[in-house]
Amino acid sequence: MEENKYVTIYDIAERLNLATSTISRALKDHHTISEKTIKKVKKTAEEMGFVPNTLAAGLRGNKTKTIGVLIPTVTQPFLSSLISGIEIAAQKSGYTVIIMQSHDSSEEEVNMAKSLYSNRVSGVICSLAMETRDTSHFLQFSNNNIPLVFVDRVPKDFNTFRVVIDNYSAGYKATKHLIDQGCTRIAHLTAGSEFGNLYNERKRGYTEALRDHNLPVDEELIVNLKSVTYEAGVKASNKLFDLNPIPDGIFAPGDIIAVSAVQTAKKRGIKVPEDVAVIGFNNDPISEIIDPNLSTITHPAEKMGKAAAEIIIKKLKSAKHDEVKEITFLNTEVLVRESSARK
Amino acid sequence: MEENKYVTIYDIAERLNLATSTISRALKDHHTISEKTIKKVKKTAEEMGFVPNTLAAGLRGNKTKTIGVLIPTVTQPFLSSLISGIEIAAQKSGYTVIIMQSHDSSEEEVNMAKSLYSNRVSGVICSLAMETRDTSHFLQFSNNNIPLVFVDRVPKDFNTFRVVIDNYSAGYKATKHLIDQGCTRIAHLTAGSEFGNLYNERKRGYTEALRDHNLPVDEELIVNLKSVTYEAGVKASNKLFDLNPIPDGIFAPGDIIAVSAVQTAKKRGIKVPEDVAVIGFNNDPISEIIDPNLSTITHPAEKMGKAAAEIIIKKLKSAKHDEVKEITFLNTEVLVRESSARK
DNA sequence: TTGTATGCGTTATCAC
DNA sequence: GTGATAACGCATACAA
Repeated sequence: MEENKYVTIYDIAERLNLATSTISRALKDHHTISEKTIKKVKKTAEEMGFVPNTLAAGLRGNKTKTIGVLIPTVTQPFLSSLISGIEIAAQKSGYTVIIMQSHDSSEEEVNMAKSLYSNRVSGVICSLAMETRDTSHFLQFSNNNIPLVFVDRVPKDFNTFRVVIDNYSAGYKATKHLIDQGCTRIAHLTAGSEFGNLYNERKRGYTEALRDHNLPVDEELIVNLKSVTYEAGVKASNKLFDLNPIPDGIFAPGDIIAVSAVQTAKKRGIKVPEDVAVIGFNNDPISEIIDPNLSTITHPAEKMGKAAAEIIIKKLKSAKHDEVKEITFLNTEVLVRESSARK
Repeated sequence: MEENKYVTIYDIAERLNLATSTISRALKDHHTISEKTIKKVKKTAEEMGFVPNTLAAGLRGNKTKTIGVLIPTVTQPFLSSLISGIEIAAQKSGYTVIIMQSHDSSEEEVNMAKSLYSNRVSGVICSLAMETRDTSHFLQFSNNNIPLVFVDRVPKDFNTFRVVIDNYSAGYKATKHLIDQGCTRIAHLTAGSEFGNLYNERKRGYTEALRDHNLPVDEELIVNLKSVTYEAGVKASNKLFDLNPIPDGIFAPGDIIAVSAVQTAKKRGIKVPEDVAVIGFNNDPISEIIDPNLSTITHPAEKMGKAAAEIIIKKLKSAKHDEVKEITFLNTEVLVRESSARK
């Protein structure tokens, strides 16, 4: 390894008395270069500690083999698993992933999007910040034919790829499961009603399931959370357990919230699942650990990440300027564990 | 926003009948450019939808304002919090963060390091893969004067910056806390004894604390985990609870492991903290949620990330080629919660 | 099969 | 205050 100096193809060319173009081609196994030369070049490159300069290559070719990921935070199990999936798929095709966090702020999201564009990423995967309404900062990508995929928290009206689950049917399934367990007074914790079509869809599934099974939709059993945190969950759960009679089932749109309901119930001497059956959402690691184990809806984070990355890579390969922007729906399943198993 | 074409400073220059050099300088508030021109240029740039090309700038100036982060995985609370800290500090100084995961594989770590180098990152922050012994793939950074900071899982013998906690004294404190609670038969779960000086240090703190308080170091109370997973923790805990008498205290070097001990105890009818007091490590979110709440040692992930990023930024600013590579120690604290509170 | 020449977008140097 | 020009490292069109 040379000291203090980047080795370039020019250095290799000089050493071997070849043209830089030959070096460049040899390093990429170009078919017009002889086996012998290729071997020789690669060997010397290795010896001299040559590492290609991606900046130069990207500038020249106007493509970077980089996928930009723009998400609210990496500290949520769902999102870190999403990254994991993206990364695995990207790596398989030789793509680099660059991750930026919006911290659920629209303003930061705008800046980060600009930064990704500035870095000339080849494609973008995004899960929207909670407060984002205006999505015009994503036009710079679609206008320039940079593949853009929204995942999970997607905008309503933006013509691009989406990878999502069917939140409506997931909410329906969760609720139906509780009904199947014999629950008749099922509560629902929900969040972000104004924007998040995501939570709204789960709620719609909940109400439809009740209706389909001739159960009343009781507004006092639907509690809106200010934020999706453990503390907010405790507060909301206490509200439910203050009712008389208390609900005999709870569908929470996230595992953290569901866990808060379970713990709050336990603290108040309410038995789970005997007195109240609980089902969460996401299948976060914690759902398997708490006691009783939490029933939940699977949310295939890693698969979604993989799918999103593959869409981008495929799009980049075909290079066609087609206008078909499909929506990819991934499956969810009811995972029955102790917290809702009554029979 | 223009369609399908990156706007360059050349386009702006043409539109305004100015030289590209003037545009470039105006956009950076260069003092030799008149206020009027600066304003005009910025306005037109905005109008035309100009976004600087970081690749070109990086190539030209041979610096990218990008910090590369190389960690085992993003799906661990400690590491995702670390990233969060890095990102916040980086963003404040206009740096971009690019994250790569080694998945605890040395081979991938070597590749990713090369990729970071290839991307001409300005600095690197790394927490080593579990299996990494040979660290020569990091020489490319130090040899080329690219600031390199190791965090948490650091190599023994590499002359560069380190940001760590004092694992020895943390282990000592945890053990002493259990002793203070009246425990006399304290078990320790540990891991990766061959390499990880990190776990070894915690263990050393454990044994020293016992010795200092005239308690015997009983080898049957020290169980080595194959991996730091919940399942491995359950297995090890069962081994401990099969002993007669069982230990009256357990110090686990991670919260997941500690939680597995607590849950296993509960399942066997052993009371926590009455029969056995448990203390973990890291202060992961789960430690506050399980019942009983888990006592733990704080591990200031976000602060560590912030510190690491700041070291790099500072180093980059000074540009001096000094040889002082300090080690930054961050504080840890005993967080007493229910799982170890006996009095 | 290999070489020559050029340009990607920016910035620094030097000139005016 | 502003302009012309070269250079960063690589990849490609074209020539040989």
